[in-house]
Amino acid sequence: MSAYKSDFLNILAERGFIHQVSEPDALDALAVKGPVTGYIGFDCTASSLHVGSLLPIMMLYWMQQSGHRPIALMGGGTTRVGDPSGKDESRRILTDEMINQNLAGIRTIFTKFLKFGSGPRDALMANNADWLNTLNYIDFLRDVGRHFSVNRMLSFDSVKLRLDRQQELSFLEFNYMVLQAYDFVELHKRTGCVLQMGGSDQWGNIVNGIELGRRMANAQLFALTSPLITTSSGAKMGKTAAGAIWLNAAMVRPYDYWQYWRNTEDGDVVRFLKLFTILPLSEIARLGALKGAEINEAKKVLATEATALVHGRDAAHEAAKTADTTFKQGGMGADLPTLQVKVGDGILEANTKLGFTASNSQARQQVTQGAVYLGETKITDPAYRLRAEDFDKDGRALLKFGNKKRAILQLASG
RNA sequence: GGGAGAGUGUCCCGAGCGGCAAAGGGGGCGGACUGUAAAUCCGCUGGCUAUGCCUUCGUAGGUUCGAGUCCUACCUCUCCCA
Repeated sequence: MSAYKSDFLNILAERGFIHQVSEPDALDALAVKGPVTGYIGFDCTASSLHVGSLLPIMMLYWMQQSGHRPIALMGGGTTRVGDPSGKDESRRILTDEMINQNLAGIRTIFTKFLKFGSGPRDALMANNADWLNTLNYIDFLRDVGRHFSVNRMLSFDSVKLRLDRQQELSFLEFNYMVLQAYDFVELHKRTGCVLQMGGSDQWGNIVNGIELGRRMANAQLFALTSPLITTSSGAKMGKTAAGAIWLNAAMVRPYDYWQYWRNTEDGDVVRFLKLFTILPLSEIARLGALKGAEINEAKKVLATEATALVHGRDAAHEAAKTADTTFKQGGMGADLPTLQVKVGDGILEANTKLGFTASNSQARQQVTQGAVYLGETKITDPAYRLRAEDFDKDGRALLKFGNKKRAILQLASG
């Protein structure tokens, strides 16, 4: 199975990161010879990255671990244009302030996975706004644009899809692939970067860069894409009803992040352990051999390891502990969300304020259906009001909503 | 520029003779079963101080006791002709 000679490609292959590689043998040989510089571009469309972006981040991580130099490229310039790949509709145009704000939020995430610096194996952070924003249109057309064939561009999936469905593709978006290709060549010039990685939907864009590099700089560049990760039941990663699973602790609390991974489907556990934790493969194989209910142990490991990478080991253990006291012992873990209440407050309002339900009407329906427990007592009366005896000596009560949602009601003192 | 069609429940898709809080899916949430899994079955899926009241069908007007439904204008998208 280990068809490669380099650690870099072997690790990626064994852990399931590789979908397609251009000229794998040549890249492999290069990686054996010495440090390779490679990059992945990240959009600045939101103020944090979410679980969907974790995969490319992990590729950069392994790249550095196997002795190479990763570059995290912030798309400060390309986000102003908007990537049409895989999108049904035009992306709305973001203001420059928003982009810069988003960029700042995204930046911090990388410091948890990569060691930055100026040494030969230290990671670099770049921003394509640095070179794209100052481009001169005519010069750019003459230097770069002449290498692109519109006939060919029209044949790319990202473009064809839009045209076939007769959905508008603006000239602005049409240029995205040209800019991304130019990024690759520019990074090659600046840092000697020879590899661009990304999701499988980026293949066309990356190959464009490779060709542009050959024409403009006579360089041999490489592409490596990762498979699109969906759960066993076909859903895209990182989205729940509550919204995307962000990596920023302020947007998704570590406890919720832990829970996200804890609730992984059986069929995904091994795959996710390989992709989203840095546990050795032997350990993953051991966990993968667990059967039936024992798989829950593997899921806990997955949750804790994945959380530790993003939020640190302490936060991960805290989340694991809270989950244990809450679900195993029916107690109140420290990490649970807490709501200040008074005696006489309605049960519906409590659920809505905690975000368990979107409105009191919805809360009413769910209470009627038996979804809500106060401690061990099922509450089925929508008009129920909190009573003093519902709380323990410390003025706390455990509110359960459904199977998984838990919160602490804290009686206001005084 | 001319002709034809479309826009529906703030997640999506989609039915809707003038009586409509509006069929049916998907998704989501909840219940049962389990292992905080999947599959399956069942319930819910506009809001509220709730046997009632308020707000929803691209936007703004109009006809009508009553409009998602009919008329007018406008916006957006698609198709055909120029």
